Amino acid sequence: MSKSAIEGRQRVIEAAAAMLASHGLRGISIREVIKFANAPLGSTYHNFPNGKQQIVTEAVQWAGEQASAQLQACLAQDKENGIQLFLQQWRKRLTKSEFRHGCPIVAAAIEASEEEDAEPVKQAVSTVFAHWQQLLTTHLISLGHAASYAQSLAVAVIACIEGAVVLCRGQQNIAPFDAIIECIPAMLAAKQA
Amino acid sequence: MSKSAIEGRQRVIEAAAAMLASHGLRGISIREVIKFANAPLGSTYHNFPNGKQQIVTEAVQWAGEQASAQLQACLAQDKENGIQLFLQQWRKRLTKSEFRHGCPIVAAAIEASEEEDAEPVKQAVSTVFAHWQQLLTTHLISLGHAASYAQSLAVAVIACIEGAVVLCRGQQNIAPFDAIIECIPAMLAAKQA
DNA sequence: GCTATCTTATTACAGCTGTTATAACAACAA
DNA sequence: TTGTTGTTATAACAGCTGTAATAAGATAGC
Repeated sequence: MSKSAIEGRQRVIEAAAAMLASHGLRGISIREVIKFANAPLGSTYHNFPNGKQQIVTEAVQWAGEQASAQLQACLAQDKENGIQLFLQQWRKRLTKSEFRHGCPIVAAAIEASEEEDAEPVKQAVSTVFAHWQQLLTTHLISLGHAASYAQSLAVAVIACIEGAVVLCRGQQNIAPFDAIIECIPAMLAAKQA
Repeated sequence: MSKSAIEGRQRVIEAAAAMLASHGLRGISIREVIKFANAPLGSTYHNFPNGKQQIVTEAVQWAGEQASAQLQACLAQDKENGIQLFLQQWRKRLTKSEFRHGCPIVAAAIEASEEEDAEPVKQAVSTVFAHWQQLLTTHLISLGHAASYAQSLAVAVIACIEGAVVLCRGQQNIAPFDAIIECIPAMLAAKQA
């Protein structure tokens, strides 16, 4: 496989992830993704033998890893306020895109749930969510929380963030995100269930 | 307009809301909704001159009112534990549908955001979210929270719930919902920001 | 019963979708 | 150079979509 072909393949995945975040799973077509990525349509099924399902699956995995890396960087940079750091970064991203850019994993989770031949997509979504939870749980334990409560807390924080992103998009307003930035510390302050 | 026609119109709206919750905005077609509602296809543009956009808009409004009524009933029934009551009802609904049934408003919010001619849908989504927030805010104030913090808290609780629903669907597991049921009280316990 | 209005069945359209087949092209090994 | 392989352009497919027009049917008011 030539070098430019590899780059083209990766461009398709990243384009799919970006368009997934703004248009949703069924809002994107192979033709549009390919055009956005400046990649050739003719070689789509050469690079992705399983078609759209495979493109979406790899886009979810890639976007999930990107977010994980970003979260990990925040937590490593400031152990006490790493979560707040992460929240601020997402806040900026939301406002800069004028609430057009959501979470691609959420989009895939919602739109792939009742589709046939979407098992790989659902599997990727589940894995990404699980990885985020594990990252946060570990961090919360290192902050002194009890293991079992840390697990619940991690899930609750992720739910809060994802929900707030949806609310911001729905209301075209950053207020929901500021609300969770204000309220999440109260959850984190409670040391036990 | 005949009585059966009115009933048919309403059935279409409710079918659209139900299918929106499971299949998403672009996962449903007029033909399928009509079939599910046992309504005639020929009269679709008689009942909904603006086509699919109007059906979805009215479905969002109807589903929003249903949820509002349910929330209000819970809060009225038990002032102290009304929110927990509401959470338990949603928990049951999720498990009974085996995580197929999500929130139709969230689906509309995500999938209508970058579509043309979807302003009415987006407007309906925004109104529904705002109404929920207002209901919860009023309740939290009556529980003794400061007005401004009550507002943030209301948004955070809604975000938590919506996010947890998405996580449950993504992981095919009720654990995320149990996690927020466990963690939300900590947020509510903090009387001030 | 007759008329006017409300309602619906049927058919058709044009556009987009994922996918596939075919053939032309490039790059590289012998 | 020859041949083989990796890559792509082009075109076509069958299926679905929202939408529209037409004409037939049902219903209510007189």
